[in-house]
Amino acid sequence: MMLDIHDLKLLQLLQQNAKRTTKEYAHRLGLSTTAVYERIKKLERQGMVLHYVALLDKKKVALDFVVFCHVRLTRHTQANIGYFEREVMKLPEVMECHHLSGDYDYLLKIVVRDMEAYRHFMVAKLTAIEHIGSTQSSFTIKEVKHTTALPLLP
Amino acid sequence: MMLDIHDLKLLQLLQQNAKRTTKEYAHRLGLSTTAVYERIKKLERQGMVLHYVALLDKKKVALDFVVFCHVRLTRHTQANIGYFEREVMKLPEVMECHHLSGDYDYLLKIVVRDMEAYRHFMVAKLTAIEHIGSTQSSFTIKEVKHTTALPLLP
DNA sequence: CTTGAAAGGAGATATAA
DNA sequence: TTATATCTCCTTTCAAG
Repeated sequence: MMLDIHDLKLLQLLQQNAKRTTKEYAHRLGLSTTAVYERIKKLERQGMVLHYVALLDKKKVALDFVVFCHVRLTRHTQANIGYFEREVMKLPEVMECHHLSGDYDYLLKIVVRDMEAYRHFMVAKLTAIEHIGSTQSSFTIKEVKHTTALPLLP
Repeated sequence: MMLDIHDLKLLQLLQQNAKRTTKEYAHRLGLSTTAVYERIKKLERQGMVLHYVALLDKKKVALDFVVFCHVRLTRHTQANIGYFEREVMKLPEVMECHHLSGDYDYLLKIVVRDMEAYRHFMVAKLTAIEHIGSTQSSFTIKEVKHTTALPLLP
């Protein structure tokens, strides 16, 4: 379960680009392809690597209207919380949902086509969920930075 | 540049799991492997698919302390904005940075090991950036949902 | 950990239907 | 547009140092 420097560098490379050949990773790490192959399989087996995915260009697929929405529930019973979280899970427009400390209860990251689509999402989907007290939306003017790579090597 | 239903389904599959074989995608779409192969190459050439990456388990790599930090700048000159955004880009702990409408200027998603690491990040890195007026941090108690898959098929 | 070998599979391209 | 054939390279496993 312990990660040495080779594992960390390998994970870093896989986070940047998962489509290289084992030979290429081996070259970058200064190890043999067999060794790197075994390391990748080990990291997958251990669940360090969850899965491999394609990342798309939001603009190119016309889904670049990003909204952060703070949500407060009316009452924080176990039942209300469970219900809200299950409903939010079903909404594909909600890419992230975090239960937060502080003033509001949840922070949602929502991606839709445009403002009109957002209005529809809010009215028909989000605020249709029971027990929501209040919401507060902030719109992304510009996505300055966005990475899926965790900071393994500080 | 137009996407038909096959393209959308294919992108959806690639967003979920990019390690399947062309034959498998073809089977799921009801198309031939050659056709799907050409479609994938087309989507890559057009830049719809930015890249392929490994997604890691935050917990397993001990980086599951997630903080959302709102940042306000002192003055919103072009120079200040440019400087702040360039500095934030350099920080690996900042996984996302959004220029927002509303009360605060920026929303940052920061991932570190624990509260102590966050304190160090704030003191030594973030607030070391010039022209930051104020910050307000909210800590993630629980990550309810997190996906990288854009909602292509509503 | 390394090298080397070997089988099978998938990627990539060309050609025919 | 599909299907087929081909070639190459990669993946995957194994043995031995």
